[in-house]
Amino acid sequence: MTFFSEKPVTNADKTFFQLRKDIVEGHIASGSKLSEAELSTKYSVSRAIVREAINRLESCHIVERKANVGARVVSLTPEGLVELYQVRESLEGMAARLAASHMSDEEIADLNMLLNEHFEEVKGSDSYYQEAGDVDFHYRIILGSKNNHLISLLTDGIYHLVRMYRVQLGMTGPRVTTAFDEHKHIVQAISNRDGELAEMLMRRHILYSKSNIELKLINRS
Amino acid sequence: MTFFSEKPVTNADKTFFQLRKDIVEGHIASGSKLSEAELSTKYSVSRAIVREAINRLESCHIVERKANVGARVVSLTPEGLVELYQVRESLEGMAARLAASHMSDEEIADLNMLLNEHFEEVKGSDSYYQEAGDVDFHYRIILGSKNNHLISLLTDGIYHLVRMYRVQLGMTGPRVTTAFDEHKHIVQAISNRDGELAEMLMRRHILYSKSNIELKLINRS
DNA sequence: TTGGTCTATATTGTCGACAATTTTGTTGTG
DNA sequence: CACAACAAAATTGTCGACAATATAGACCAA
Repeated sequence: MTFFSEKPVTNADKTFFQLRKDIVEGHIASGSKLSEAELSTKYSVSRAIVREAINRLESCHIVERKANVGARVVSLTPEGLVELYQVRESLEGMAARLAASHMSDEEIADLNMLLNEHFEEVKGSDSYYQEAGDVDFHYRIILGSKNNHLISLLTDGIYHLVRMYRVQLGMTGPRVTTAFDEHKHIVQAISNRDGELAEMLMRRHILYSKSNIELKLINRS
Repeated sequence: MTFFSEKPVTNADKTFFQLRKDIVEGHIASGSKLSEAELSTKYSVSRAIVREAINRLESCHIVERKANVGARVVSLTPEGLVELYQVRESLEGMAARLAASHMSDEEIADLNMLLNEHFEEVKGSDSYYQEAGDVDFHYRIILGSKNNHLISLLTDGIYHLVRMYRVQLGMTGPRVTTAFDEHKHIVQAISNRDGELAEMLMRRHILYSKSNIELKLINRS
């Protein structure tokens, strides 16, 4: 499920990935306290390893830690969602702009093929799309920016939080929307090497996406 | 010098702040290796503390670490500078946009006062301005966004890297530029609650700033 | 009952030692 | 001389124990 080829080499890595997965997928409730000793026995590693994992999660904004008190999983709130999507809009917009300049013709062709595949998969159905395809699309554009700092911020940080909101709000199913057309237009702008338009379209696309998930979050409460 | 009120409570905090300072200000050369044992004796703390500090610095993109090999301070390159400023342009642009909506009238008034003070200080001189004033200005707008995620990304991460480039390239002195007018126009847009314009002006302002520092970096090599 | 202080308990912060891995240097062979 | 295999040293990864801090509960006084 993880598109990003992160290979755990050390035990601390494994624990970090596992813990992040357990949190993002909701096996550890948002807002709950993370006891170092408890997790230490649960994952069969020393407390030091768990500490390192928690520290990394704090840097990702997935947990909040208070000195001498402990760490809690962040709680999912409408405000947090808005903040997250504003950052995402900003960064992915820039990514789209840069991708228009920096992606090779071949990469753009691949991206078009990806969209066509998606089109085949959902043809006849009125609903677009699987989350995986969406992530894949956005991921390619992020990589296309060729900006390592930007890539790291998005794939190491933002995206896991986005996924956390999606999964825990039950947004994994199909999303009835115009998202496919939006994707198509973004790729078109990139093909035309029109960075400014690509950025604008990407930002609008993410705004729509936010409205969509926001609606579900509010209805749920 | 640190505007951001970060109060170290634990020893790991102190070591983290100290190490970051030593790196940002160039007392530890960029690109150099960070030996845990060495730093441990230097700062009179255990290796575990140093490890935690290094881990945090890795999350800030100030050091790069390879498993089982060690950590190195990032090296300052033209490409790195460009990437950093692209991210900064994106995020601070969004901050300015949000500040136009979220800053209180009082906060905006304060911001205007700050600019006037700067104007008094540099009146008659042909050069604007001290770095501190610049940081202060940008910092207020970042806070004005009221977006905690955004604030954290900028003040915990980006800004220290920006400062690292500035300090080590000797950009602390006055910058002969139109920056003061640019600041004024940004505040004007915020006063008019024109988020779109504020974002555009901020992004342009940062682009100019990038060109300026980029020039010095290239001349130096 | 309410509020405050003190004690006991639990949790986090810190440390030094050991294990695992990488790097360095040495030796031998072609 | 070049290069491969191996041994030794140095560095990072991991662990369990102790110290410092915060939390929970008991006890007492108003």
